[in-house]
Amino acid sequence: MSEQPRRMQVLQAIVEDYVASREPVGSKALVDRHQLGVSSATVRNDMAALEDEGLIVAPHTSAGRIPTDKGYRVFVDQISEVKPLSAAERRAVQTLLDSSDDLHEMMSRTVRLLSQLTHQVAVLQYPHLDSSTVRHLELVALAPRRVLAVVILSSGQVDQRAVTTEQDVSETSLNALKQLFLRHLDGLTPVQAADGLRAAMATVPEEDRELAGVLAGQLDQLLAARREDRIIMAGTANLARSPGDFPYSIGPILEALEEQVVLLRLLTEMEQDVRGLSVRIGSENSGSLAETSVIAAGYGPGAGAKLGVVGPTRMDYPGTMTAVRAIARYLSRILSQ
Amino acid sequence: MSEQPRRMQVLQAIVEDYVASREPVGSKALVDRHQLGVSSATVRNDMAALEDEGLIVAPHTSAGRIPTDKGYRVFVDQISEVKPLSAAERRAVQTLLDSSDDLHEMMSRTVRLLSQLTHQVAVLQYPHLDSSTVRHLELVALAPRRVLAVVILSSGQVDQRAVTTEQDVSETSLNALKQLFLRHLDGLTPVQAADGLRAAMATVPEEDRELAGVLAGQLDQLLAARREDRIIMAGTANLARSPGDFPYSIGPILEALEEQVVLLRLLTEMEQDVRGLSVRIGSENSGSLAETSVIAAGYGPGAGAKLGVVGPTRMDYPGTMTAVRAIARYLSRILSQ
DNA sequence: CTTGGCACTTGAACTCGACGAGTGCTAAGT
DNA sequence: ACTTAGCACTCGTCGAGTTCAAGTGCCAAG
Repeated sequence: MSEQPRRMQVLQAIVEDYVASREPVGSKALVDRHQLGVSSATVRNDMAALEDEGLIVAPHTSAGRIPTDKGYRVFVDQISEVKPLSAAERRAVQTLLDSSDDLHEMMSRTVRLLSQLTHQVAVLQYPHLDSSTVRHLELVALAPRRVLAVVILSSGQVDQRAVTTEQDVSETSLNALKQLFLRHLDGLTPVQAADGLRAAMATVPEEDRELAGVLAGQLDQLLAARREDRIIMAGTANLARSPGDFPYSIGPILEALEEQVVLLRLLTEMEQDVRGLSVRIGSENSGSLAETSVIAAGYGPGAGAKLGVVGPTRMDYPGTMTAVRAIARYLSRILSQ
Repeated sequence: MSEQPRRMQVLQAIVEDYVASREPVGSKALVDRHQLGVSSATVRNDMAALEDEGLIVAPHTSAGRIPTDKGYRVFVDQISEVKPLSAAERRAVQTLLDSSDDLHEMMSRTVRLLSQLTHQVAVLQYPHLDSSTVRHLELVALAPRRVLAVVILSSGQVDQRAVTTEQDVSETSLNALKQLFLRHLDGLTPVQAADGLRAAMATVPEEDRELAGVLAGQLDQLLAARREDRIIMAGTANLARSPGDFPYSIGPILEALEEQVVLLRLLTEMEQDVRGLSVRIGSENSGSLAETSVIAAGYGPGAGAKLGVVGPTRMDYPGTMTAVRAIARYLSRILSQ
């Protein structure tokens, strides 16, 4: 046993106690509650060293220490294996997530479950299904100058958009265009679809040119930025559970969470480690999320979409990591049928 | 000028000052800031009377008074005319809500706008469009045993559901069934559709009986409980803006808001008065919402769906009522094209 | 390198008293 | 009958002072 191991043990103990008690932890309490085979004075030396390294701080002279963001980071990086879910939790997951025919329903249950398991705010990004292809296209006249375009993808996703046209639209034109577009788009991925649309436009008869142009534009947008890039959320009430966790207000955090764009960028930025998990701690995040930690995992085909939780930096990292990873895996499995 | 009017003036002044300052208001401050033509002693007498009636209370002996829920109620009932929006606000509404092609987009913008105008949590129930009719039906085979059913309504709503079947499904059967169902459903409202489905089932050829049964069941559910009964929300961060407003935690309130069922029932229960508005104050609500006030208005065809805001009982009622009513009217107008 | 001992720091909790905002009541005025 | 001035009284807030104990850092000895 060289010097490093015990120091890490001490750090680990501090993190665990602080997460459990929310109170700065002193050297005495540490030796009482953990079997480090040394006295409090020794621990004090270690703590002084840890403080020099910037892993813990004392809020004031006569109080114990609390971990810094950097301290949590080291703690998290130390975690070598992610424990599996408990049997009871696994049962809960299976009961709640099995037998759901509807994608939205499924997603909604998943995010609620994750929030309950972790007691944190859970976020879930709709899956990127880039490998899905256009399966069907429907153009419906809602009103003389209003057309609804619906695209159905092989993944089971359905996206729609309403278009207002300059001139009245005849059922005949609409049908012709539908067949024409569909011929050029069928089986293409959303990425390829832009080319398909261009090819289709070339063959449009003169009289439908204008309508086709408008429709093609909307279809292009529809396929490019699909509704998938949405985030759903559950358990925001957990932010308010322990008022001490967010000394200022939780207002800015709620705002940031409602601002889906920000959250989306954050999730996409986060790179997963070998365990398929990514953890961002406190000040590693920018803006209003700088006092929160985010634990996320990719799921689904290519692990392109993310799910995860947002909570206070003072968080049960091992347990939360377990839950996030488990849900991500389970969801992946279900999505691949 | 009989006795009643001034007492009401005093109540009104108390509510206004308290809403503005969040501090108990005393007799002295009242005569300073409002032109009641009387002395503080007289006001004190009125206040004592108001307290006897249970409209205001003193948090402690040597503090001013604050309105009770009952006091707010009387105050709100006194409001005879709802002011229109300011010019600037009206401009903002028009800029933000015009030219939106997509229903979801529209709803989402509306709810955010309402939240910004009122500085409260805004909630918006998707419109009941019972008069809309089935416009199109699409059955797509996603996998050998997985079929996606998509229903397009004349209102532009699109609903979908995936179905897992016992046996492999052939494209031919699917096409036949689609035509068959569509023939029986086209032009029907969701309510009538149940009958249509039954009629359709009668004509299904023997070999497709089973598949048709499964599909019909799902379609029935799909049409019965459509995605419309959903609520979207914006501005939850406003709950945290003034910590004093919710002495306990805002946790339970966030929970209640996430529990869409509760919120939905509340909204449907609320009956609108002559002005098209309904106001529920504090303890008039049950459960966790007992310390909040809700202001709602119906909108859309038949004013069947509701939108509104949820905030602290200490709220700018006149202003919020103005905004809610304006948004409801504006949205109604747009929805009717 | 560990440990016991010890002086020192410092926030939390409590008490105490002065202060002041606000009331209710009474008696006089209109 | 209502309004008003005056006044005694109540209580919560604020600040100062004090005690208490947790926890530290350091030193000298093992």
